[in-house]
Amino acid sequence: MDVTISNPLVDRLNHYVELTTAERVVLAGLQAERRKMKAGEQVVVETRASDEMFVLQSGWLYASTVLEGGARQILRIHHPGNIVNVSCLAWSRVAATITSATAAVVSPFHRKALSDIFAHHPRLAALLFGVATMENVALCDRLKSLGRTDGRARIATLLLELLSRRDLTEGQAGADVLDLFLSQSEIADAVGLTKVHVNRLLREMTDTGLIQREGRHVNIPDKAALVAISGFVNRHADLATDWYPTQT
Amino acid sequence: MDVTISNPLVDRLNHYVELTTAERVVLAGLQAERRKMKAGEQVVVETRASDEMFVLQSGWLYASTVLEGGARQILRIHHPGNIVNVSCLAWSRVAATITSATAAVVSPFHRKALSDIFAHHPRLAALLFGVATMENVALCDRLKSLGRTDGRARIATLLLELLSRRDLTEGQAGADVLDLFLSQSEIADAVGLTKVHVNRLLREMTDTGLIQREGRHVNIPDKAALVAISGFVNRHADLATDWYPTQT
DNA sequence: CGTTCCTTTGAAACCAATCAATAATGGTGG
DNA sequence: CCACCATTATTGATTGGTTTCAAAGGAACG
Repeated sequence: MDVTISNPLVDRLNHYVELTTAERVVLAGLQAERRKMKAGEQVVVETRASDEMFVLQSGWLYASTVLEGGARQILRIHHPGNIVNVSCLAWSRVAATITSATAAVVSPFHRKALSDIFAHHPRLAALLFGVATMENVALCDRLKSLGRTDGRARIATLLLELLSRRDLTEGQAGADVLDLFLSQSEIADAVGLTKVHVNRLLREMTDTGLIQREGRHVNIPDKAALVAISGFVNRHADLATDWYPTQT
Repeated sequence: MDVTISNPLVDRLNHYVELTTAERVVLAGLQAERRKMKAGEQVVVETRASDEMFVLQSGWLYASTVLEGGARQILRIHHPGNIVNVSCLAWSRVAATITSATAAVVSPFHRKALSDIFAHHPRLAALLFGVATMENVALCDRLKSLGRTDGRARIATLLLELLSRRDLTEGQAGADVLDLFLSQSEIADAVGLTKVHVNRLLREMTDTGLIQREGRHVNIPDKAALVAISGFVNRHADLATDWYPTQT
């Protein structure tokens, strides 16, 4: 097996399926270019024309939309190995602004590159479909969180979601310390609360010992307690692969 | 062109791409079986094992999850031509209960049927990916609605979303009368409010002339007014198809 | 023709938003 | 290295949208 081609995207996909060398080569082809971003820069901007997608190599990005009144909703938070601006497969205009939460490196590629994958690497296409489906369900979980739970549970869900996604790409699985690269204002925009209320809830969770904070570091001494108040289920651990076509 | 094969799914996909006869045949193969359901029946139930997907032929379905406290969140509302329980492509357990809101007809098929599509009909696979992406963005719109708008706007968004999806499959585009096959309690579970509050808001919208109601029929005299308070954008009208591989 | 579900309405309690202001933090340049 | 600035975090008082609790009227169904 070819271990020379290794990067966050390959590692993540290889976690679900043993990738062939040919598949690794194709994935590497998507990541030929590299673009460095400082924290707070915008990768793509809502409503602007774009037919490019990006592989996130390092750092955190988030997708957001702004309402007329100026309020913002953060839709997703992206970790290394994620493909972002996938909505360009449906429209030639950007559906959500993508911003870097930290310094980051992205690899842009044209959506037509996927044409080749669908035509010649059906198993890889199926895998990408599977991953997209997984993120879809994760989105449904967030919908449940925003629609039917209170502030405490929403924040708990966010923390656990970030923890489980971090564990996918960085090998620190099990270590219940999270580097939270989001300001309280950004957390608020992610969970649908105000930054003031997020601050109060974080304070409360800190005071009651649910979490411990030191700057960016959030320590979660009792993950089960957070799961109890949020009903969180980890959607990213496994993936059904038995329906995939055989590799070419 | 083969007009003998026509059904909601084919019609919907053909709206975006001129399907070949071969592609129509494959899609017809997914819909060989037919299962009739009464209103209120469950197609699949959360956490149970399942590796089947369904093409919705007629009627409305909705996907929902139940929280520990008994609260329910309706995640999506499905119209004829939709493929449901797609999450079985990621796991062998059902992610969300699917219930019929009306009498309905569904065509079950095993997820392995998609294997053949990915292997031999790459353009169709790409189209399915495009549609999935579209629904993904629609989900993000709902997230924005639940996270950052008040009850009035959420209900307006729901009505406009249902109207634009209805127009996709049923040829009544433009007619601003909606058959709303959801109880106020179900609307509440969809928009993240209580049924009592939904009732008050519907009453208010009726009293101020924003909508007119007669039983199931909801008439929307001024669609622009609803768009104004909700910021709704129709995501289903068009689809980028230029990146698809050539048909086989 | 009763039962059941759905809709409607009222009053009180509550979670979260808003308004307002003060620490604390982090980065920058002199 | 420290003063300075901008951003972020924190806290209080007040307001308001929504929920909860409670109950009655309508519509649908067998």
